[in-house]
Amino acid sequence: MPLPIKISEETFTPRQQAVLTAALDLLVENGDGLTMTAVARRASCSKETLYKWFGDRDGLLTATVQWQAAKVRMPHVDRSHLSAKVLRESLEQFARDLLTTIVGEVSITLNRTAVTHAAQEKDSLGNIVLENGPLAIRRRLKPILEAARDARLLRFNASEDAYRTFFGLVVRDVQIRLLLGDKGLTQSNVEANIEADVKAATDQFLALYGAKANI
Amino acid sequence: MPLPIKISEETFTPRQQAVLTAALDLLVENGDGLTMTAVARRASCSKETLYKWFGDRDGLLTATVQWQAAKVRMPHVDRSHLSAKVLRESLEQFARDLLTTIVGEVSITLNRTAVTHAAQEKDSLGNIVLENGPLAIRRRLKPILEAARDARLLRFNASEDAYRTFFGLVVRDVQIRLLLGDKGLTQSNVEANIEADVKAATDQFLALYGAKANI
DNA sequence: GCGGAACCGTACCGTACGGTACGCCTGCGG
DNA sequence: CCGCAGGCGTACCGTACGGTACGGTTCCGC
Repeated sequence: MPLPIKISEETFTPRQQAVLTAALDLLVENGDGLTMTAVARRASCSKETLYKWFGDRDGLLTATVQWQAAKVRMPHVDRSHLSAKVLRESLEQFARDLLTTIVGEVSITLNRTAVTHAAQEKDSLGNIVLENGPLAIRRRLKPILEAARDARLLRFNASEDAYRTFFGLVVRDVQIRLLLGDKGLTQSNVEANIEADVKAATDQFLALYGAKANI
Repeated sequence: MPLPIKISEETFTPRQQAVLTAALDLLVENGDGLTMTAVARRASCSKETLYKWFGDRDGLLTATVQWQAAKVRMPHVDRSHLSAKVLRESLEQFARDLLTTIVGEVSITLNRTAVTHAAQEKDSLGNIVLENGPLAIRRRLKPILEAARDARLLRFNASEDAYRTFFGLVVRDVQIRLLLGDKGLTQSNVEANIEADVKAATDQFLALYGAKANI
């Protein structure tokens, strides 16, 4: 039962969304604690209903991840008015959104769930997370980078490389350390540094790819 | 039963290492397929022995991860003969080792296992992987960076920031995509580009942190 | 050769959980 | 008022798996 790529308002009824919220809460609270019985109890519905709506446990998991992942919003930038200032602000906004998302407990949970899933030869959850995370960023960022190149604000050969460098400069080792549960990297700890990290990453990216006049 | 941080030759008997090898093979082959029965069968030993040696399933998992993670070797660089050329080669070697490791199936499996574990409020495996992965790199790389700064080959304020930038430039989105099972990123696919990526990352790092004469 | 320790293989137990069946209640169209 | 669809709660089933027990075998020290 492959779910549609795009989740619209009517994909799930309000009642179903309440169930998905319960499932997500359980996931966040207690990683693998997503048992059908627990979801049913939390959502005050019967297991039979769960199976009717979502098919099986995997379907529920997929629906939960998909529904939540689609909520990640992405900044929209007007490509037609690019200037050095606008470009920098756009990059900073992307970096800020990316870091803020990655640091969030929901994102950590979803990524962990998808990684766990991927360890079982199933890549559906991983694809959903990728599609709504890194790849969504890439889709939004690449046109901007290319527009900036056209406007002589940036210099690079492949926008793919530029995007991936930006990603690396922003994320660094934060995500993997959070996923691995590094205690030296509390959420609040990272959040406090987001603004500084955003600025540093943007500066570095512009130093590498910016046309000289715009550094 | 906390295991020692450092794994020496005598930590496990050859027979025990054979068991751990079997466990690791099962992990790699089939992510969560690490059942005690499967390990016992694969290693031709009894479950009772497994419990006697490793306490419980978690102990076996921990021993497996720890034993394997400790195998990751790290380049050793002589800090006393730093030149621009030696520095560049050292950085490239670090980048190459890091990428090669990350791309390997064993590393992917270990990281996935540790992430899954971290989703259950247990951070022991995550700590082991961190300790033998990113943190090991950091321990080795930082002194080199600082020596290079002393030799006026690099410029930075905090070596921590420099290290993390290097990590980001090298790893970019490769690891998270591999962990999530991105099919657009096959192992062979990445391996073919390692040398180019190593050079690009090193160039970028030196462009950001190198003293001008050494770019 | 003998006793015991270590270990193999297997049978066994308890539990947790995915999935199903069923009885009951509620709301709604006719 | 009746019938029925949708859904709740619960009991139930089968299985997989962690963990234990036990008989049989090998090997080593004495």
